[in-house]
Amino acid sequence: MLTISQLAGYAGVTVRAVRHYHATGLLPEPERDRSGYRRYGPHAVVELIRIRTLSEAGVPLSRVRELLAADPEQFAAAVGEIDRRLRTEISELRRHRKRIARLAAGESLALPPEVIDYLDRMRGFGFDERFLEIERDSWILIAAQLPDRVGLYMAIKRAQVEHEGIRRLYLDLAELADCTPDDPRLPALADRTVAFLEAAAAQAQGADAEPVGDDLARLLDGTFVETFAWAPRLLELLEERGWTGWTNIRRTPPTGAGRRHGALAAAR
Amino acid sequence: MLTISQLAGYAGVTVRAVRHYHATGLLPEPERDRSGYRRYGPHAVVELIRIRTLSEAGVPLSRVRELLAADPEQFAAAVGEIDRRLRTEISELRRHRKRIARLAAGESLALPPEVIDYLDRMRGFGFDERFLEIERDSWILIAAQLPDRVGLYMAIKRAQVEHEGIRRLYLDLAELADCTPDDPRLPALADRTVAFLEAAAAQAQGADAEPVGDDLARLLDGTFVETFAWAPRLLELLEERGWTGWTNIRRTPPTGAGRRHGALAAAR
DNA sequence: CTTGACATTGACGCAGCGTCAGGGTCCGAC
DNA sequence: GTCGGACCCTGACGCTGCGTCAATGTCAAG
Repeated sequence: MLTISQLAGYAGVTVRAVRHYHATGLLPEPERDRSGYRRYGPHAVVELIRIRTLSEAGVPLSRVRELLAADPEQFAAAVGEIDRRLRTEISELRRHRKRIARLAAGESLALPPEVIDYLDRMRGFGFDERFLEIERDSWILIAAQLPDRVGLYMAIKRAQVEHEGIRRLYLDLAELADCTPDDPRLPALADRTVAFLEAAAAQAQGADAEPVGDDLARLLDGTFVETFAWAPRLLELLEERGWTGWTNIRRTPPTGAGRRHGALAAAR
Repeated sequence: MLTISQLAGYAGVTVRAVRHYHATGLLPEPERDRSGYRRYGPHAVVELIRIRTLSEAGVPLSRVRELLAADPEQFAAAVGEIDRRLRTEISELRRHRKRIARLAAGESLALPPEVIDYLDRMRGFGFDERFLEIERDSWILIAAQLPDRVGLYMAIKRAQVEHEGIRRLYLDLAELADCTPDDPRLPALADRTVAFLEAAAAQAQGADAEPVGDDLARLLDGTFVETFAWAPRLLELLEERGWTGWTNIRRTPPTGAGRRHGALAAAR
């Protein structure tokens, strides 16, 4: 008869595993010899190999126990199930391979592809890396909070960036980078911003887009202001010209309750 | 800023997992708002997705922690490693699919293919299922204890079974099945057995095969005797004719110390 | 003011064994 | 004999990666 290590060795499992199977009732305890050692017959080998085969295929031991007691029909059905599971696991693993490859390539994976495209497009237009970085972070937040509106916002932003005038404005803003709040170029930029806003308002353009929530807008504006020293001054200048906010820019209340206007909204 | 459930939801993990990552130092604890709630910025999203991607690819969290702190070069190397692992895991899963398919087809998987072939060949010759069963069990034990001698033994057995005279003898023995120990056919069968033994001895055939260990032989003989009611009588008759044992059959000592003879050995 | 959906910490539970600890047993060599 | 090394035994704790209470606090809406 076989000792436990012979059995385990031949079946390709560890001795500890065999004992575990005994403890959990998966494999019946065999006879003991006079010194208390377990002694196994051939049937144990067959059973153990069945257990191992199922277990290695990812079947939980509790299920294995059921299957060992099942009739051939149930067993066949279960095997079909297991095989399906193995197939989906294989395709999952393939997906994971692709994902880690993308990770290795430096993609964050935190953004939907259209946003990646958009950022690449902006990079192509020569936007500063720091500008792109806060743009990226903003879109991560937007995508996290409003995943199903990202497509819509993205379309608006794409249109803006493809519009030469607006793109120039953005590029000029991005170029300010570290300049001080008293930079002489700021008033002119505020004028250009307002011009586009008025034009958009006249066409009721962007009116179909729900603005982002006030809290999110505040947060994004906050990052904007913290990142660029000139930002507070720009907002001041815009305020002087009758517009308030940035992400959810809109007409200042005095001139009427001022419907929110999302056209430039997602600039951050 | 994001709450923990927004973060978790967008990154595709559970809230519990995020807290676990904090507890184990994988993801830094973020600032808390005035009521003690965690508030996350965009960077946490990026990090969490990295963690998830690696973790889902089967990287242990302890390793993930190292990788998050690694420089791009080490990271790339690690990703290569991970990818290799994923590939081998995929092929493992494919192997497991094949194995459970064989299980479902009724194979025991406890025997090397040459033994399966041998048993199929015997079935083809019309051997009784009960006979095949104990034959199978015996070979399982032999394979378990002497895996590297199975090929050799198998070759001998194959030769025996392809030898028409010996095969006839075996078939006749198998046909006795449930007959009683006083069956009149037994003496003739004993004579035929001895005839082949003498012939084999004369040619020193099978002398190149090491016999199996005495304990294993005893065990196999035991199963043989327990399974067939006529077996003890047959052994008696052989004893009368100067041969003792079955698995390791050999000349009875009185006629000389009698070198063991393995020719018919593995018949059980 | 309640209600229900969130948040917090802390604790135990789970599978499937690995890995000691603290023994006993067997077998071959000396 | 008896010594060493390789087995065997039981029992217990450890590990990963969270799930799942429990007990309590907060927030937003009705």
